[in-house]
Amino acid sequence: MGKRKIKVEKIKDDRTRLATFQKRKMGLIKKAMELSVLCEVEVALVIFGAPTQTCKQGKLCQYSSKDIDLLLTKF
Amino acid sequence: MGKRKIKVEKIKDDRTRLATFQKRKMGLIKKAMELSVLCEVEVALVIFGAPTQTCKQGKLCQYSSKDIDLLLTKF
DNA sequence: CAGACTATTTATAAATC
DNA sequence: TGATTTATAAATAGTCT
Repeated sequence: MGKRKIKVEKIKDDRTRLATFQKRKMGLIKKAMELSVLCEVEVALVIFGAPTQTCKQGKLCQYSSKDIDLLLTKF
Repeated sequence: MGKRKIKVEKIKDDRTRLATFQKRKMGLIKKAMELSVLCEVEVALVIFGAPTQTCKQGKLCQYSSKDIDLLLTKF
């Protein structure tokens, strides 16, 4: 939904991929929060962030409508 | 982003809430998949579905870019 | 009620600052 | 090179089938 349509495949350019990751991560978290509130459901979202030169694993990002450990313990 | 703007608060009407839940749940999973592929990151999404008269807890819905247990074991 | 439809809002790819 | 803007694609609220 940007100026052009893009294929759903790995973005090769590091800079673009990082920028897209940051934007879409926020968008996804926002959507998760909205779903949780609008429909009164519990949502847990865990993202292992984009690997970089300095950080192979990438940072862990998470959002949860309730305590995530409690939520994930259920299943 | 529908025909009208809505507030981010619990949708009171059961039918509407259920319909919205189904639609947004799919949208959220799609976005999670796209983020995973586009940015080559691992994403785990767990949703405890909308409670109904017949099912208090609601169904568990989940998506993960990799084996979810493996992914969630990491943290 | 589960699927289409479509008018609008929202998210976001590129461009620009 | 990150923050902001803009043009466009995508998601979806209300409606209809």
